[in-house]
Amino acid sequence: MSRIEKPADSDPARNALRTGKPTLKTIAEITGLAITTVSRALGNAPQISETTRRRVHEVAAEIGYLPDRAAQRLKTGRTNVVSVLLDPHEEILGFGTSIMHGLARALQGTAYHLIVTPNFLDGSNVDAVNYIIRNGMADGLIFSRTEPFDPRVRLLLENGFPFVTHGRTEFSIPHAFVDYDNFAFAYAATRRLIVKGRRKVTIILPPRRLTFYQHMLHGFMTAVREAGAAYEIPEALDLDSPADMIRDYVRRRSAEPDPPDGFACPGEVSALATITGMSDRGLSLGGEYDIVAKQTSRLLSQIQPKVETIYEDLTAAGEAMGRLLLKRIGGEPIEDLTILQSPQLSFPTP
Amino acid sequence: MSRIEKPADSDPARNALRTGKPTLKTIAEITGLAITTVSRALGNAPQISETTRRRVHEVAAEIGYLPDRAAQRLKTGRTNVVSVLLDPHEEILGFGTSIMHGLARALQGTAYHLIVTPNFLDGSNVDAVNYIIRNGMADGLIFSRTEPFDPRVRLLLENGFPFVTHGRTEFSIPHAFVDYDNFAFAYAATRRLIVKGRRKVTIILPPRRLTFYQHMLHGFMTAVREAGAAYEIPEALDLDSPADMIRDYVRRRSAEPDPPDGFACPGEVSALATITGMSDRGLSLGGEYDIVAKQTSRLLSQIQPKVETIYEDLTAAGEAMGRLLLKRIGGEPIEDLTILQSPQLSFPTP
DNA sequence: GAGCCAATTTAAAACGTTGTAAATTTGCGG
DNA sequence: CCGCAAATTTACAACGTTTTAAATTGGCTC
Repeated sequence: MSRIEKPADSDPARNALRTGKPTLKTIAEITGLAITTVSRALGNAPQISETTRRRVHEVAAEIGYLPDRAAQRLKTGRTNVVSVLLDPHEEILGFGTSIMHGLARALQGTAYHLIVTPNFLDGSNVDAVNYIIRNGMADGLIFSRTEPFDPRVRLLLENGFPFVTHGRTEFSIPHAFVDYDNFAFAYAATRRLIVKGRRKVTIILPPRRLTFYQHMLHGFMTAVREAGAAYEIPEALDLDSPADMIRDYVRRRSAEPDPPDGFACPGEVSALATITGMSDRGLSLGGEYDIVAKQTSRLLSQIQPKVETIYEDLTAAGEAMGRLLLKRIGGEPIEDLTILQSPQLSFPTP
Repeated sequence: MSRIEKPADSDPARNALRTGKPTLKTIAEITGLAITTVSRALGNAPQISETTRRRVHEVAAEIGYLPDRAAQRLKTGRTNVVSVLLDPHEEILGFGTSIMHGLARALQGTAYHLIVTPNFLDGSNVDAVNYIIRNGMADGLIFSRTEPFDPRVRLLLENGFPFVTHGRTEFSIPHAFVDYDNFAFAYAATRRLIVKGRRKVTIILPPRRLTFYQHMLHGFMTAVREAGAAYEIPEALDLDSPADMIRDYVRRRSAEPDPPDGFACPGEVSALATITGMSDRGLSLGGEYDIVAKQTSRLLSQIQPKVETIYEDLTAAGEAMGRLLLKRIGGEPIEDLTILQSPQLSFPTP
């Protein structure tokens, strides 16, 4: 344990300062230990004596050592990276923001970095997934807007690559997911409109290919049937339609016979577009018609307090997804790696 | 060039398939060349014969070789990564989206990956910059919302780290930037309101600490003074204020004596909030008051076509920033690495 | 103090790539 | 067919880390 025979000359330390990059070697030279030992000590390996463990940690902290991620990655094959696949559609109005907020929180304090892979690259989302798998760009993947037989999910399952989706699928093999109970949302929203005495309700549904289209439709229809209420469902329109298309549709429809006067809007943009379309006809929110909207940011209720909203806490979803993914990467079995969020009545307190 | 003596047994290829990861070694074994040669050939080094160069490329393509980024990074010290620092404030309503779209386009076809470092991590943006520099997490950095003496810029300049900002600073040392001519925007917007015959104009300014606060103020004041128009500037409010605060302010102010009837809104959220605040008082856009807004997405004009808008093409800005950064990383001098975008009258065609 | 086990430390190899320097082949004049 | 330069290919050593297997130390018993 004598650390005097090696003069521990100040070269390494000074050197580390000059090149700005202390490595295990630097610490080894300073402490007079072997590189292996230093590595072990920092990794809190069991066979290292408490004294050296402490000393190594001290020195490491002192010279500001940070492990070289490239080297770790090369050696271990693990990237310590979690990647989020962002779909253009979910980026508007801060979907990405909230989810990523939660993810960042879940990854806080772990060795994992969060990397956003924007989907714009070129082709479909599947290409991006393929690229990430084959290039070993990440240890785990997170994405949303699943389809019942989502090709990304299939690809990941086939390759045994850890992932968590936001949204369910209908594969027989289970996988980790976090989802919002859109059935419950649609049911509650429609119910509220009916209870308010609205004559005829309608809903703007997600694109048909997405899994939650069915959930949403089912919730809406259940509420409608229970109450024996009148309803209609716009065919040429979905949640991804541009705002002007939604606005124009609402405006046009409201001038035709027997228009709906209760709108379930599972998105803030669609709610705003609906308001504008109706007010173009001189119809006023809360007067001639009502809206119950799903709200994922504070924006809508801030601007238009008269819109009734039901919250989806995307930050919580992100945090949950992050935690599930870490477990999944750690090799935990899929069971219990699924979460269904219930709709919330008030804005989540951060 | 005979490639028969080494039986080129199918082991390496099969092996590569099994582990899923062809390396230089795999190609070397298949072609019977040395690893170094393969590396050279793929790098299109001059001293490689055309025949082997071609052959190596063929094989590489065939087995789907992709260089291991971790190894490259470890060896060369270059990460081939460009990082975007996202500030929470710019993420709402797709700022991040548009800029990243442009960035992705600029990086298309290069070896560079785009990585988004969300700022939520914990502390200030400066910490994130520091972390990236010290950890060598990227070869270049992009961020926005600069202050006149932005600490991030100072840090990066001190370390000679390549970066491009969205927004200018007042440092004496020049640096690469892309900025929007906010003076021109504010001037034009105010001018339009005055020309429309508005009695009293106002503007919602950015937070004081940001560089473009001055530009914006200056443009507004220039138009006001030229025309000798009446004006006012809300003190307790800025572009980052929550929408309800802006809405409430507008509503309150419009009930007091001598309220403004021309609003320059350098942001879409502030424009929406203003509309709501005014319509709560029964005042109608284009009638009792007008708005000229800065528009960075298609959302606002889709929902409210009556708002006059002046466009800022953030996608183009992103693309420009990407290109500048690549040049900067390549060691080009700063001169000519600055771009000032002019306001645009119509939505940019993609 | 020899012998032995456990505790602790170490040397050496490897991950996949690139840079340096040296080796091999080729072409060509004599 | 030798010699010699140019053209082409090669071996070897890194980059910083972890892993495997081996070496060293210390503490004990006899």
